[in-house]
Amino acid sequence: MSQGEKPAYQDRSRRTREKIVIALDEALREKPFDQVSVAEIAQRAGVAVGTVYRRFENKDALIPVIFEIYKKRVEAMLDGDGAIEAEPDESLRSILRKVMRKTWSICAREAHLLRATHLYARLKPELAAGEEWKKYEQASAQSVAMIINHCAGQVKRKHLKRATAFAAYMLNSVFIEKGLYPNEAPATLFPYSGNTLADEFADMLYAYLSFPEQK
Amino acid sequence: MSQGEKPAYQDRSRRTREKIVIALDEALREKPFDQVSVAEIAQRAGVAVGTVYRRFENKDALIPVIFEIYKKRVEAMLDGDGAIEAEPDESLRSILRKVMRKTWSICAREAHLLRATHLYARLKPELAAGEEWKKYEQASAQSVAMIINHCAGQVKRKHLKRATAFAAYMLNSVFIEKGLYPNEAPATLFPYSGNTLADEFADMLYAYLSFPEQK
Amino acid sequence: MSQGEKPAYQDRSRRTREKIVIALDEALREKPFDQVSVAEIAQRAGVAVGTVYRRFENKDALIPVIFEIYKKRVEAMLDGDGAIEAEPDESLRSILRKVMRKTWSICAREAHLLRATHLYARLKPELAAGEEWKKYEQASAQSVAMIINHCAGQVKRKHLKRATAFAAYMLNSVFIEKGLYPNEAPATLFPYSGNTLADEFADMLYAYLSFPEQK
Amino acid sequence: MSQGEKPAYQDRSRRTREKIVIALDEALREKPFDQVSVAEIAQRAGVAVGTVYRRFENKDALIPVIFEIYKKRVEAMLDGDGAIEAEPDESLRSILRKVMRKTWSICAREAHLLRATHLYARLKPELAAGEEWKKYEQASAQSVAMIINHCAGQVKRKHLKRATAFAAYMLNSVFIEKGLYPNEAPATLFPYSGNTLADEFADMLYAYLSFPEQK
DNA sequence: TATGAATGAGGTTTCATTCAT
DNA sequence: CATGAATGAAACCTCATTCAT
Repeated sequence: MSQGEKPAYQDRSRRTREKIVIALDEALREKPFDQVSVAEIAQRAGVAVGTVYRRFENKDALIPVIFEIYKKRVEAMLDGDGAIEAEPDESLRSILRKVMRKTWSICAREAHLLRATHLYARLKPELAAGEEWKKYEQASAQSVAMIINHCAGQVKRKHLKRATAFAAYMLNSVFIEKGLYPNEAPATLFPYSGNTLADEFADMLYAYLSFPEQK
Repeated sequence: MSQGEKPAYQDRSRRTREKIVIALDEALREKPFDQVSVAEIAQRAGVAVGTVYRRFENKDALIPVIFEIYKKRVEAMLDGDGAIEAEPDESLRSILRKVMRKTWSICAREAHLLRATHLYARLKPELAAGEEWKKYEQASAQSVAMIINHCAGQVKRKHLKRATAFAAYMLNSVFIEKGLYPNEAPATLFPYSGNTLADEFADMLYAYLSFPEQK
Repeated sequence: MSQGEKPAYQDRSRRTREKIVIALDEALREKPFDQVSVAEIAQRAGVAVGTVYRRFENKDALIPVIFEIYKKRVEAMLDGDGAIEAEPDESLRSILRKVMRKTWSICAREAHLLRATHLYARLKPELAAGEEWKKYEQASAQSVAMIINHCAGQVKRKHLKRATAFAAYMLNSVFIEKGLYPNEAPATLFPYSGNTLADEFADMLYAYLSFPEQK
Repeated sequence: MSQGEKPAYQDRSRRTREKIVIALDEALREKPFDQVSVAEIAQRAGVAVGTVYRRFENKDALIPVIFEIYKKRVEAMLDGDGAIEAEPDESLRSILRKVMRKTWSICAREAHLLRATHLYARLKPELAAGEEWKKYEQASAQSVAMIINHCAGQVKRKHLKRATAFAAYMLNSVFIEKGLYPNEAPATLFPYSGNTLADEFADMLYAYLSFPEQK
């Protein structure tokens, strides 16, 4: 239960909440959050407007929910057969490609949810949504760290901590524009997506990490 | 004079327009465009609401203006002593660092304008604002191409066209998150900015371009 | 429920709608529809502006309502003791006088409603209001046809269909100026109204219908 | 010079006034007066908004001008070869047909001007426009009186004054709906116009006047 | 006198939120 | 708990009119 959300003790409440969440997910596939009215969410969910307000303090309290849906989806994907596993002696480049392809597929499939949280965190930074985000992204930093450790021998960067952070940042930001807003600049500058994009980015990261650094 | 804007023949009109533009610029430093009402802009500009509508067909017609201010600022910066000039035998790495540092400084200084156009192109993609954007970004693609040509000997990428496009895309997208939303994820993953960020990114690009590609 | 109106399921909604309709009716007694703001209607009805918009899509959606009030009023009048009944052997002249007097009394009593629809159909002919009007006026054409049939022997017009249409047109148009705008030209040309007007017009129609036509 | 209009001493002023009047005439062919903005009139006239206000106190002061154009047009038509002349021994019916046809042709040709004054006198009865109207319509009453006098022998009405007034009222009102709003109810009830309408109405008047009155 | 930029009251409409049922 | 009607602040926009140039 995230901030601004009200406790749901009864079973009925939980079912109602679920209906609202599904309605929100659907609506976000069609338009940005701020163009979705509470009335529309209620209608899609088949409940009354007041019911939404019984579960959520106000419209903004739905933002964390979006994030929550996203998290669940990603976890489901990673837990399933799509989990990434590296062979003991797999090359850095190969692992990077795997990870990037996976990242892209998640990003593309749940673009509407990412878009909503991404935009909203920027429109109303004062909301706590960002916090959740940050925690979650720490995880991605860690997984990058793990990859780097796993292939320690192939990594030539001197300032390892900074390189890890930078790689994590790049990993997260590079897919945002392409995945969330494929038809806007700057995404249109690179006329490929999917695996081509993922591989190209993997190659860049690979070069960055394994190229002997100059003074 | 961009779309939706009305012609200003008299001097007085131009001064009024200037006041409105300045007011808009100021307001955008504080909040996103959609949270700035026309009434507020008018008040900041010290003119009446109707006066804004005499110069601009509707509120959306102000969007291209934001972009225009940005362009002017950038051009002013590049025309000044900050122009980038590459020595004939300057190394790729060195040029990249110069360009990245310059790009960062522009991005950071006019973040509020970029933020406005960036967000609005995402909230209302149907508006033509994005078109201007794209044209403008073509320029950045070209300048990347020029750098690559200038140092053709040092570039090892096979698929040169794709590499150029990818570099241009990265150049544009990597600074967006850090420059426009420095306090949000994913920017917070990389705890440096300014020259450190620029140099790190230059290094990445350098590695990507000059690392002997594997099959 | 007419075009642009939203369904009212609850009793409370219907009561609110009634309040709005009454307020509109009242306001129209004082000024033309386009000089009545939605805010004024809401205030007179003792509801909030938004409430009006919950029942009606926009201001124009109130136009059909005016017509609806009018229809109800007329039906109420005709259903009451004021119903027109012709004796089997009543003379054409006598029937015409009865009908004209009745028509006048309706027209005069609900002048403000007729005025509103009449004016609006002329100011904004693109609105569908006129359609309702036409349907309704077909009825008056039929009733004229019935009278003529009833007194077939006394009617001397050769082109019977055209005469019926003309009589219906006259019946409808002659009362408009006198009834809706009694203080404007051309109404002021004839310094009588009420039964005197009705009788005079009945006489004219009678003469028109029963006078042996010349080639 | 009508009410609300300002004196034009200079030649230039008169030319300006003329341009405004022509512009107004043109605009009214396209839409009702209240949908024509002062700015549009000024633009069509090729003058500045302020110039219109230099000649006319306010927008409403243009109403009398419309009437004035109309009067001039009618007078021009009547003075030209279209003047109505009755033979000494011409029948009442024949004269009536001539007059009605003429009336219809005027009404139809200058419908846009009549429509404007007609509507506006009804939307803002407090304006003095109506006064001018009334004076002008007295003339039409007089011409009806003249016809009746000319054919005194054929007129059987007892209450001659009332009959004259009624005929004048009918003459004026019957053409209004058909001529000004041919596509709205009640005009649509009678599917003819032009000479057919004029003749039918002439016949009705003829019957009314010459039919031996019953007690 | 002519210009047209500037004014600002006032109109329509939206929608997050409240609250009586 | 659920409902959905009601609320009303606030946004956008228009246009008759004024007034500095």
